[in-house]
Amino acid sequence: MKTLPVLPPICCGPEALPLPVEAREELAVRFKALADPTRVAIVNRLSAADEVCVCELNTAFELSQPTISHHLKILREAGLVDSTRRGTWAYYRLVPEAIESLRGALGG
Amino acid sequence: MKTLPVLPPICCGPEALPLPVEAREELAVRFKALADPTRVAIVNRLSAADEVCVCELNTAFELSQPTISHHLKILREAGLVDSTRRGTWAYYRLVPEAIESLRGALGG
DNA sequence: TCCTTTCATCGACGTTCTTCGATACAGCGA
DNA sequence: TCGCTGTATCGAAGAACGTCGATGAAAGGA
Repeated sequence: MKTLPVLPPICCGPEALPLPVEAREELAVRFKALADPTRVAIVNRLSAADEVCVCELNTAFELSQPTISHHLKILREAGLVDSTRRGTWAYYRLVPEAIESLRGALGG
Repeated sequence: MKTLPVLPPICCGPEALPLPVEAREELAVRFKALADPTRVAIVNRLSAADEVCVCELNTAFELSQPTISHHLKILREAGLVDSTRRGTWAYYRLVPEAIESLRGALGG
C-alpha cells in the first residue's frame, strides 16, 4: 500500500506558495491521469458505485480489453483508483481521498 | 470573449450522473492543460499575483521562449488563463472561475 | 487433466506532445 | 526610417501516448 504524497495547493490567492519541482511533477501525473476522455468516464462510472467489475467496463466502452486494462493501470499508478481480485474477476473502486486531494490542490 | 462550458461533476457520490461524451472530452481538455509540470508551475505562479509579465516567466523557467509561449497558448485555449498586451509586453492572469469549475468537477 | 473465461502484459503502429532554432510581427527609441 | 526588443508562430526532431492483436497467467468447470 503506497501512501499518497501530499498535494500542496496550486492556487488560488496570496497564500499559494511556489511549488517545489517534485510537487509540480506529482500534480502533473495526477492531472495526466484525468487527461483522457475514457479515463474521465471510468472515474465517473466508478464514482457512482462502490466497486465495478472490469468485465463491466470492458463492455461499457467501445474499446478493446487491453486498452481498458491500460487505462486502469494509469489510474492505479496515479493513486486515483484501487483494485481487488476475487477469483477470476477484478473489481475497481475510486480512492476518494485522492480525488479530494486533487480538489484541494485547486484551491479552497 | 468565449463563454466557459459548464463542467458537470465527475464524482463523487451517488448523485454523480453518467457523463455525456462531450462532457468527457471537455473535461479531458481542461485536465490535459494541467498535465504538465511546467504548466502547473505557471498556474501556480499566476495564482500568486494579479498578473505576470511573460518576460518574467521566460526568465523563471529554464526553457526557451517559444516553449513558454506554447504552454501559455495551451492554458489560454483551455480557458484557464487570460492575456492582455500593453505595448511590447504581454501579461497573463489566472481565470479563477475556470479553476473553480474544474474544482467543482471533482465533486463537492 | 484440459478447456474456457477473465484480466494483465507485450510488441507494434500511428498520433500527439514537448521542445527547440529560425522566423515573423509589432512597438518603441534613436 | 532603421534597428532593437518582446512575443507569437512555424517546422522539425524525439519522446510519450492511445490503441490494437497476440500472448501469458490464474481461476474454475467438465
